[in-house]
Amino acid sequence: MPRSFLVKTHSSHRVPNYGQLETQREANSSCSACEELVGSCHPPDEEPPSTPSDPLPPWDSTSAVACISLPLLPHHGEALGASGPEPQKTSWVGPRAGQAPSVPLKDSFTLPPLLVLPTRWPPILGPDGALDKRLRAEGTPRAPGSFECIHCHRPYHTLAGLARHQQLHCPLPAGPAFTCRYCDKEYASLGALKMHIRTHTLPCICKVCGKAFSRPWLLQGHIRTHTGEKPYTCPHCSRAFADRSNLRAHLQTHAGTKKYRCPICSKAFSRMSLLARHEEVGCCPGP
DNA sequence: CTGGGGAGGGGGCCC
DNA sequence: GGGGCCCCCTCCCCA
Repeated sequence: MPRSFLVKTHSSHRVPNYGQLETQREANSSCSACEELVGSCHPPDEEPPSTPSDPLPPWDSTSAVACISLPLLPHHGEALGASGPEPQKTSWVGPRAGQAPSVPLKDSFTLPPLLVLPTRWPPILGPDGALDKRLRAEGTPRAPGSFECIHCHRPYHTLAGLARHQQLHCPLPAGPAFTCRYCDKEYASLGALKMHIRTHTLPCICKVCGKAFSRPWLLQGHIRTHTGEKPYTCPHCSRAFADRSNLRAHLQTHAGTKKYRCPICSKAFSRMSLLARHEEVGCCPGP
């Protein structure tokens, strides 16, 4: 399932304004966990309370920090728009502004969103033939058969894992939506919202250049740009990369196959972004 | 205009 | 519930 389909939004998400967030970070205190890195990481003190039932969150609009809203919907599934009104609240996350629509071309769409798999799953190969760890991680049990999805019969090792999975079938069956005050995105769980809020508060700060990041591991990756560390090496040409995703993209250059093809001129591209740019420059002029 | 690297965003899963 | 790690994806830049 495309990650974009896991969250609703009222508008295209934009990159947070680092400048506007600077003042918030200054008010935060340091986090010892991230202090061990080059930068500092502050737990977002504006995060919501641990329980939605807390009457007064420790933040408010006057402190210019995030907040959640709890719509009083007895059956929130209606608010999801699966069968109910509020179509303006159910628009899927689309391409960013200025970006050619490319949803049907995304890698994610080449994968069946919800596979019905046997209890003992065979290796799942992605479009490039590599083991698709995303699908495996989503449902592969260590002790198959302990818990099974009533919808697709996927086995799950833990009840928690099954519960999370079943939200894909019945999102927000009776619970409230958690809405980010910054961008109005809605999330099914408080934890997901907390994670999202970090993308606004950017609590992890590089001590070298002052740049802020939402998560410590993003900061770690950034620190490699200062240290020059490149732990990921291409097995074909021994070229090293600081980021695993970039190595993966590089491996496509060795694959010799171009997965993305222009529907008009049939020209193939190794990356979706190249195809999108190809469309933007006029091969496939839109209406 | 294309190919590719660098850097980063963001959500999911496991522990 | 949080941290770590995974993944896909995007933008920017340069050759």
